[in-house]
Amino acid sequence: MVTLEDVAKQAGVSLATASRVLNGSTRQVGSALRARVELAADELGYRANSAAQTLARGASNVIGIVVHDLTDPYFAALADGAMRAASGEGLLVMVGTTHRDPEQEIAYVATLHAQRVRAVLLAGSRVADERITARLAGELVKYQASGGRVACVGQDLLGVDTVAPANYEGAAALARSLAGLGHTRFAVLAGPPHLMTAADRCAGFVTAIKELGLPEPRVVAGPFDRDGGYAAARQTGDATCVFAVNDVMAVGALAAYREHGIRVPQDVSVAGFDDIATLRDQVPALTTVRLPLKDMGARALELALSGGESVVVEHVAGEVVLRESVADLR
Amino acid sequence: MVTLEDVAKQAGVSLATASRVLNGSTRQVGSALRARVELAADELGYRANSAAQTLARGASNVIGIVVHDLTDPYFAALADGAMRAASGEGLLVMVGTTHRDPEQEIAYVATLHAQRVRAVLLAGSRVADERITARLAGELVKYQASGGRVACVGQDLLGVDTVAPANYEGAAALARSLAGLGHTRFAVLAGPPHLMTAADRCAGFVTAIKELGLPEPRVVAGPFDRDGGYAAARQTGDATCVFAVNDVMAVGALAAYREHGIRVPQDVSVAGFDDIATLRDQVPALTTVRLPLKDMGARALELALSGGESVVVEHVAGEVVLRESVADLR
DNA sequence: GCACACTGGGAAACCGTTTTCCGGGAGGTC
DNA sequence: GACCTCCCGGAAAACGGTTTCCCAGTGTGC
Repeated sequence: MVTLEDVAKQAGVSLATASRVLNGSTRQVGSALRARVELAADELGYRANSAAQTLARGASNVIGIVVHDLTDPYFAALADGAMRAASGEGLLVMVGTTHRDPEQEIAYVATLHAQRVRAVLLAGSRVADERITARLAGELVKYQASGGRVACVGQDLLGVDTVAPANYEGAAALARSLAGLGHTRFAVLAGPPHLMTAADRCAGFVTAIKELGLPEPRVVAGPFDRDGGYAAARQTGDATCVFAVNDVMAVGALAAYREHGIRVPQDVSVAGFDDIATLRDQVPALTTVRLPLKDMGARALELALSGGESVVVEHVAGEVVLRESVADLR
Repeated sequence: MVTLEDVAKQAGVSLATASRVLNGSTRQVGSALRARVELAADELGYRANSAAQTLARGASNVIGIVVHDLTDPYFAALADGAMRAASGEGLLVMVGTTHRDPEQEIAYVATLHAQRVRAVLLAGSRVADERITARLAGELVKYQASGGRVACVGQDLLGVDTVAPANYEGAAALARSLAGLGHTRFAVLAGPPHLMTAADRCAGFVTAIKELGLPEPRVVAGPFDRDGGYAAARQTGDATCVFAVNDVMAVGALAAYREHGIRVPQDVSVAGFDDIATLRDQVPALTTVRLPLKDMGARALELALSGGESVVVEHVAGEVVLRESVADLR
């Protein structure tokens, strides 16, 4: 393994000079020496040891992103947005996937802390468990105490800079739009009650429906994924319109109805949430609430890096997008 | 920032002892001292500095994965498989996305080399450009010379351990299946000619069709993504069966036909390649060639880590999956 | 009772950089 | 010509750990 010392020796200069030439320094180096060093580095195939640099500089050029599941397009989009932003800043990205295990999330923060990453992005729903949240927050405090920066996409529960999608308001707006089309009997494929994202969307929807004076929707809990939507779709009773708290679940529901010969939107209308790009060619096209996921990821990174004294919480509105999966009953 | 020295001081022991207690060592430490050290570490919120450890140990516990685009489910699945395997080995993962820029890929390898990551996984199609390939290979050689391990998912062109999907053979098998259903006039949505994955699949398909004595398919080049499939689908002439070289393109083609009132599979049949999980609820269900993407990612990691003297190339077969998007003309 | 492993603790070298500090020489000013 | 700046090169001290020695103390075997 070729070190800076090898390069310096071959070029006949000191370590200091070699370092100044090869890794950006404020100090100038004479052009003759500079050329010698560059030549030597090239000949030897020198590659600076980032671990040593991180140690010496006291700061790394790596950030960490923690998501639930990369194969879920929601998180992939968030991560992609953040990664593009990071790459614009010349930062490398360490990605951790927790597969929805909160313990893993805490462990990852600890590990990223050990790595002295410059910032940590937590993307993914909080769970409604105060002890878990407290432990995660504690871990984050330790990390921040040692100079780390943190941002979160999701619920504002951790006391850090947060990009907070308007889950409640978005679902409520969707509810009003659907009611405006003449629907009166609703059901909600609600996902797991302890997942805050799922719970907020469900609550926003149900509350809005009740405020409109319509009958309270039937709420069906279940997993937050495609199969969860598929299974829950069988328990929607006589609802004319079904709201799945995310697009992936909605697609599962569509599949279930199709298999049972229930036509969408003629027999039942279906709406989702997120507006996942990969699903845009779904048939029928899915009514949903669009979130600018990539922007949110990028914004979270900016927040983390710029982080001032005060904690910033940025709310992101969702946009109701009506498509063919919902019937107009008027 | 609390260091090992702080812990040692607080516990009243030497640096050596503290190190031995907190970070796995072969040496034993008496239980009294051990307890004191652990207590001190806990009180102070000590977190070992991985950069320092990497430097001192000469080996990091990080691996690197380079993919084209995380929001493409193909790469997300590959990355996910590799990440699960990595997490099983207690390794952290740095992910880089190149967005199909070969220069970025080379730059990433250099960066990961600098990071002294334990292994690098290159996931994603090679391009048919010998100079690029040579430069990438050169970068890899440097990295390997300094002890790095490399594996690749895709074409076996880099002289490293490779998990090679049977693109050519899979497409050929698909061609024979489709011909077996009575189709005779084919078109191929071929993607970009310089992308080896696209080119191999196209060649396998076309060759198989010719070998069956059927008319040579019309080949339409274009981008490798959904919009590429959408655009190319308009130029398929009188073909009764269209093969898109990946599922995402096939979905684009389905969308194009739908918009133009062309029924699938009654008017035209469509097949893809990859069997992307997120698209399984597409209507009509997509005929495709299934690749075990997660397994392939995991296997690539294993290959990289286990890497012996000789270069291993593991071929992965694809399985033809006939679904409703293809009509049976018999 | 004595040589002898063996155990567990500490001092210090080392990993590969960055950066501070020091010094020598060139050039400018009066 | 003396003095003062710059400018640039090098020696050496960090950075935060790991690990190799070395050493004192404690059983053990005969």
